[in-house]
Order: sequence, then structure tokens, then C-alpha cells
Amino acid sequence: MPADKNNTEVTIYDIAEALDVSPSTVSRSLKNHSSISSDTQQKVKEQAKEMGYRSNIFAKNLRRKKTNTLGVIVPKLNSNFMSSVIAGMEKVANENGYNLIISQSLETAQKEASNVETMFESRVDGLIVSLAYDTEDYSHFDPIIENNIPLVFFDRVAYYKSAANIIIDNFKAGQQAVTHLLKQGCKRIVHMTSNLARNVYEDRFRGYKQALEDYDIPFDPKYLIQNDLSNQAGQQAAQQILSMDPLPDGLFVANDTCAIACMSTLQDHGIKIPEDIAVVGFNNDPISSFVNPKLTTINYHGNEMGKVVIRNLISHLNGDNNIAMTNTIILNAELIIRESSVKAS
Amino acid sequence: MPADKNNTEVTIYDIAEALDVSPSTVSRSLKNHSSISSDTQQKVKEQAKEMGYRSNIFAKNLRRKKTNTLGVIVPKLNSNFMSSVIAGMEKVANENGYNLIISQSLETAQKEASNVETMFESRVDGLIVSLAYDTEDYSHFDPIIENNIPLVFFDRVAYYKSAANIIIDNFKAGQQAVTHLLKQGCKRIVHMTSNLARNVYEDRFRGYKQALEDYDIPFDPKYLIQNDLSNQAGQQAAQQILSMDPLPDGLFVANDTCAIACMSTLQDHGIKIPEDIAVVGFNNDPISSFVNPKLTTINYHGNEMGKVVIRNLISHLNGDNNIAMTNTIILNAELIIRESSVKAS
DNA sequence: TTGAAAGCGCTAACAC
DNA sequence: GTGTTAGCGCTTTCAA
Repeated sequence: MPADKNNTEVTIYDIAEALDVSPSTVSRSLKNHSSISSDTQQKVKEQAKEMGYRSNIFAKNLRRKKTNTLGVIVPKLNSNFMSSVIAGMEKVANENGYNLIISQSLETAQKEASNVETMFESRVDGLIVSLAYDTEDYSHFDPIIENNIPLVFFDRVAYYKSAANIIIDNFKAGQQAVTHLLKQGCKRIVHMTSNLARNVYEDRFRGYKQALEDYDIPFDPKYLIQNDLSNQAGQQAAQQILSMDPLPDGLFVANDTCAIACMSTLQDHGIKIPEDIAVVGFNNDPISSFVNPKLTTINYHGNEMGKVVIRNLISHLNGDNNIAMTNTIILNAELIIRESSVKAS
Repeated sequence: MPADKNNTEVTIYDIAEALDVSPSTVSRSLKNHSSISSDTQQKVKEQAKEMGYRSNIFAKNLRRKKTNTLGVIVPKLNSNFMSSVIAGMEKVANENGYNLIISQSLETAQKEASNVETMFESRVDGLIVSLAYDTEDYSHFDPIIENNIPLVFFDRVAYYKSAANIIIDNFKAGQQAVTHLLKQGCKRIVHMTSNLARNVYEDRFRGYKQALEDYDIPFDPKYLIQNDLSNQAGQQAAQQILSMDPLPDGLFVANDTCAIACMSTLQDHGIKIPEDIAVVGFNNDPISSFVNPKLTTINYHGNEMGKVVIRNLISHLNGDNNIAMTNTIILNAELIIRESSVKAS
């Protein structure tokens, strides 16, 4: 029975009584308050340990009106990128005495909104979000903003009220990827991407167009394929590409797994990668270096991104820097050239 | 400044005052207590909404000595399986008014132990764990058990004190996988797996041996390859397999991504899959149907497993069934036959 | 350097 | 059907 788990609960009063001091002295000692003699502190801590004391986080939160908890909402946890981001976040958060509540929007605005509400009810001290595929209206974040809960978007961001944004330079990454393809001699480059309302996809697309422009190649809308970047979508896109005449000679996909599904389907139809079509993905998912040919891609520092997000959020909460909350931080990303895009010269 | 977020906080006392009723009436109304007239309940709820009331979860937890929070510790979040498990857990938890705190052990016993401690400090009502790669000593779970916090292991489990286990029948799955290979005519089947101290790997290995025995093929230790099932390990294992003489004709890997890395490396060296070596993986990761050839694998119902875990935990917390906490629940898994294992007959 | 005391917002036993 | 009241365990101001 889970019932009797409380009757052993030790409080600061029990410690105070045992040591014949006041509860305040115990409370202060336990947090190394400078006004308590180190002798007393020592005694209190020993007694606490001996009695198996554990601080009651709820009484503390109730009193302090601060939860030391940060909420994290991501579209989906199933990628290596997200798992790295979360690991980075957890590390910095724990080092600073914060805990994380993590939830998935599963790419729908509706679940995202309900998650935001849960986080709000849980009184997180700060909220961290990477937007769902189809979020267009941001009003579910209003209560967060109105209650002065700091809001940080990362990766899939929005320029929304006082929220901070932490991203990579998707424009530059897209431009680099496509410039690389152009340098390989590609002239007809397909770009496969997702909802252009999401900054990550829009910026990569702008980078694609810029690179074309740099090489005096006009943008042809038929080379823009938009879908949800799922594996299935990658297969279908392959069919679409196969039906193009002349056949494209380059392919820049906004996501590795989709690139791989597409590449594999193209190969099934006798297309040689990179000879016939050179391919560049995005994310540097581990699988990208285990496919045949190994996939050229953009490397994203997920772990670092997670750390930066939390560092900035916490320093804002500490009042150290408020500026971050009205600003955008851009992290590095780099092109990793592998076999899938290098044409013999 | 995050400071003034409190001065707008509305409490049940404010509502009580505005309506000229007692705080208890407000409290009761807000939770649909049957003793309050529906008329009063209605009024209270309206007033609460109008005043922008939100319940203080800490005062509630402090009073009720229950957090309605469940802790989840998994090795790593980066797989489709884990993300499905978590999604299933979240769904059932939320439906029942519970929240989840999720953390990753990143496959180390050390971080697992520190996560358990954090969960304990956070006073989760129940703890859910899938064990790290190298956890051998379980004493970090002792405080959980001692405080009568229900503990449920899933997937990677341990027969430990009062903990419940929720798993698939890994023995049967392994047996099925290998029997399938044997039916394809394979005689020299390599099994690649991980730490046999983890039930999932041990049971699959037993299934492998059982299948061989059923076909009167003696187990040859040289066909057992143990590593961490990473992509790199898959590549290395391929080298090891290539050096075997005679070449194996079947391969059963305890994990899809590793199977794929291995398969891809074998192909690089001119091995034909499935003609030369038939391959079966494990997990039914989405990528498995997008490689060439598509990978035969064992399908795991992650979402369902997550739901079952939470359902059992909650019904235990409700006192509905205690029996689950001393028992093992086995879910179905099934072999999905694809191209990588089917030899032309 | 320490103590007394009030109160964070809520729940629930007990009273009416 | 509703109200009174006493805490849950902690922090912190004020006083000594």
C-alpha cells in the first residue's frame, strides 16, 4: 500500500527538537546561510542525515513562489538531435538546481497548446519550446507571456512578443549546402522541404535560392517539393523526381531521414548517387554516415544548443541578463561533405 | 523582470470573498464535490474563470502529500521506440490527471542513480525505469522501495524486490526470428547482441539457442558477437563476420540500427543480402523499411507498452490492483518479414 | 548568531 | 449544503 509512506517523514522541526535549536536555525543551516556558525551548521547537517531528512519541495515552492522547474515542449523526441538537445539541457539545468519537465507536441498545434497549459499549471519558472509542424496561431503562449514567465524558442522559433530565439543560421546552411552542389556542377537542383511557415524551412529555402542566384541560375518552382519530410514522403518525392525531364542532378533535403528514404528509392530505380543525382541532407543524424553512399549533411550541435538555451534562461531568471529574452542567438552549423554529393571531376 | 508575476495571483480566498461564501465551498466546488449544490458550483467556477484563478499545485501537494507526478527514466530518448513509449505514457497519464517527469540515464548506471535521486527528491508518486546498459547494482532504487513508492521496470527490467516488470517475450521473439532464418535454409547464424546481463539481450539469446536446438544445430560460441549495438559496432562486426570461414549465412541482430550499419558494411564488401547472408533485426524502427533490402525485424508496440505501464501504475496507486506490483506483464511482439531475410527457394 | 512567529494556498475533519 | 479551523513544511522578517 502506498499509504503509510508518510509516517516516517522527517521535518526540520524534528531536527530542531533533537538538537534543541529553532526550526529557523535548521532551515538556515541546511542552506549554508552565512549567519549560522559553522559549528551549528555541521551539527544540523549530521543530524539531518542521520534522521533521513529530505526537504519538502512543495512547502519550499509554496513559500518561495518559485519551482526551480523548467518546461520543455518539443515536436517529437525520436531524433538523435532532440535527444542531444535534451541531454545538454538536463546537464546545465541540474548543475544549476533546476529540473526539467519534458513533453512532446507530436507535431500538432493542439497538443502543443495543451502541453503549454499543463506547464503553466505546473508553474514552471520558464518555458522552452520548439514549435510543432502546424502551429500558426501563438495565442496559447499568451498566459505565459502575461504572467512574465520567460519563454525561449529553439530551432523552430517564432518572433513572438518577448520570447527569445536560439537557432542555427539556416539561411547560411542552406546556401552552403546548395553552393556545394553547384560547385559539383549541378544545374538542376531539387529542394525538398516542409512547411515554409516554420523558420527552419523558410530560411533554408532562402539559402537555396540565394545560392542559385549567386550562380545565375533562375529558381524554378517545379524544383521545390514540399511535404512533411517523413520517410513515406521521401519515397513519394523520389517518384516525382523520377518523372522529371530532364532529370534533376542535385537534391537538397531539409532532413536526413527523408533524404535517405528518397535516395534509397531513387537507387531502387537505377539512379546512381552521386553520379546521376548528388544529395545533401540536413541534421547529421547518425544514420547518415551508415547509408550507402554516406550522406553529405549539415551538422547541428544539438547538445550545445540545449546548453545555451538553459544557460540563457537561467541567467535571465537570476536577473543577470535580461537582454537575451528580447534577442536571437545564432549558433554555428557546418556542412559535412561525404560521398553522396561528390561527383568525380 | 520575473519578479512581479505573483502580485496578480488569485486564491480561493479571493473567490470566496467575491462570492461571500467560505473558502471550503470554493475548494469543494472546484473539484465537483457532490455535497455542493450545482448552483453554487456553477457560480464559483464562473467567478474563478473571470478572476483568472489557477490552482496552486504546491499548496495542494503539500496538503495532500501526493504529487500526481510520475518519474520516467530511460536509457536514451533518441529512438522511435522510446518516443512511442513516452507518447503512450503521456496520454494515459494526462487522462488520469498525472504528469510525467522524464530523464535520460544516457546508458550509464551513474546517471541513472542520480536521476533516481532527483525523482525521489521531487517526490514522484511512482517511478518507471528502463535500465541503463551497465546497471548491475540496484541499490540506488532502495530509497524508492523503502518509501513505498511503486517501481515499475519496462523493457529492460530487473527482478528486484517489489518492482513490477513490463516486457515483451524476448525469448519467443528471438526464437521466432532465428527459426525464420533456419526455415530459409540458414545453417551458420551469427547473433549480435549486447550486455547479456540485461534481460532483453539474455532472453533473445536464449531464444536464438532454443531455435538452433529445435533444428539440431549445436550452438557455436564464435557466432555470438557482443558489443554495444552502436552503428560503429555494427561496422566492426561486419569485418569480423567477413573474416569467418566459412562465411555465415544468417545474422540476427538485437537492434535495427546496428543491423543496418552492419548490413551496409557487408554490402560494401560485396556481400549480397539476403542471398549470401540473411538478416533479421529487432525493434521495427521506421528506418528498417527504408533501407535496401528492407529489413526483417521484430515489431514492438512501444505506444501500447507505455500505456500499459501507466495504467498499471495508476491502478496500483488507486489501490485497485496491487498484484501488478509483484508481477510481470508480457506484451505481444511479432516478426515482420521483409526482403533482407527471404532467400529465393 | 539565533529564535519567534506569521503565512504561502490548499484540504478535510468536524461542526452546524 | 456550507462554514470553521487547523495544519501540511518551509522561509523570512523582525527582534533579541
